[in-house]
Amino acid sequence: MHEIRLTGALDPRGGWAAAACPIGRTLEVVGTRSAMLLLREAFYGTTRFDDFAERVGISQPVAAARLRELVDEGLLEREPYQEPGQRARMQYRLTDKGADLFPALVALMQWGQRWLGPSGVELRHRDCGQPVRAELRCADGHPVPVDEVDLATAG
Amino acid sequence: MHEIRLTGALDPRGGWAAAACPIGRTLEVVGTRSAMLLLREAFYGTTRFDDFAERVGISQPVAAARLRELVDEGLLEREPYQEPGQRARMQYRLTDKGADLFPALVALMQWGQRWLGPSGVELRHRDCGQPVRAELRCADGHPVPVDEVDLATAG
DNA sequence: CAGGATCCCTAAGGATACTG
DNA sequence: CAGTATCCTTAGGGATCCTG
Repeated sequence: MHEIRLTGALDPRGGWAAAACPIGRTLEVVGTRSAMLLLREAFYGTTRFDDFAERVGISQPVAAARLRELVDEGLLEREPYQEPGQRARMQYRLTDKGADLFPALVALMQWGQRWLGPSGVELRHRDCGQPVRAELRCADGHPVPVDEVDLATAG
Repeated sequence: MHEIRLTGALDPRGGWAAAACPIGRTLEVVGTRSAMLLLREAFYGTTRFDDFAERVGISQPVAAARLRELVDEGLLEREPYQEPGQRARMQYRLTDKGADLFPALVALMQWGQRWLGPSGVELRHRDCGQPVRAELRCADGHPVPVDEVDLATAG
């Protein structure tokens, strides 16, 4: 049993899900492969246009289009910067909104490691050196397995 | 500062990321909008073909193609079942591999709630009634903010 | 109910060439 | 370096009709 449980009068069956579901709306913003991978690169510290395109492995036109969308959506900010003695350049940096997607990327990463084979890299907590994992907890701090989750009306 | 830190000899800049990155490989499997939403429906307890297509809001041909891919990849299993007095039907159920994507979906859902506006539903822990969240913790149980994460070679 | 077949449209993305 | 412009291919997805 891997399903979550639906409670009360709530009934996503019938259609609210398609339009209002926050997963669907999120995927409207970052639902493409290139968008996700560009964000990954941003977490890796990449800031420059050419590096984004090369490291993600996408063409420059695609990188330009996707980066502009991410900037328009407020996940990245584009700003000029200038090192002394150099000419001005552009850099892309994660906003708070963009950085808040990190748990989702970590969750995807750890699923890939577990089910598609190890990749030779891992995330660690700087303070203690232990691996970092994305996990579900309730506000009381209890770990929550899938089958203990209810989907309920908010408020 | 929202970047993670790269340690040691590791240097994803230059190309390992594109091919070996577990995020990229994961997105090869569930990187389409329809795949993600079908999995969401599976977590909601949907099991039948027509319901998947209707609730996700995709056409039947697309639902058929995507479901078959998810079955082929081992995230769903397709099996006939029969209620007494009824004719045989097909159902799709999450495997352990599929169910293990739940933290990723929760992370996407909570990002949508926070940055794109509330949706009127939320996930709660059945035992205590508290909201459920996807968060990053190290193996010692410490919550880990983005800027305390290192990307290191595994092992 | 659970699809398959067919046709069509659009969006994602690559290749190449060019510019401030 | 940081793109834009142009052209092209492919994949995602919708609509309609049909079948066991």
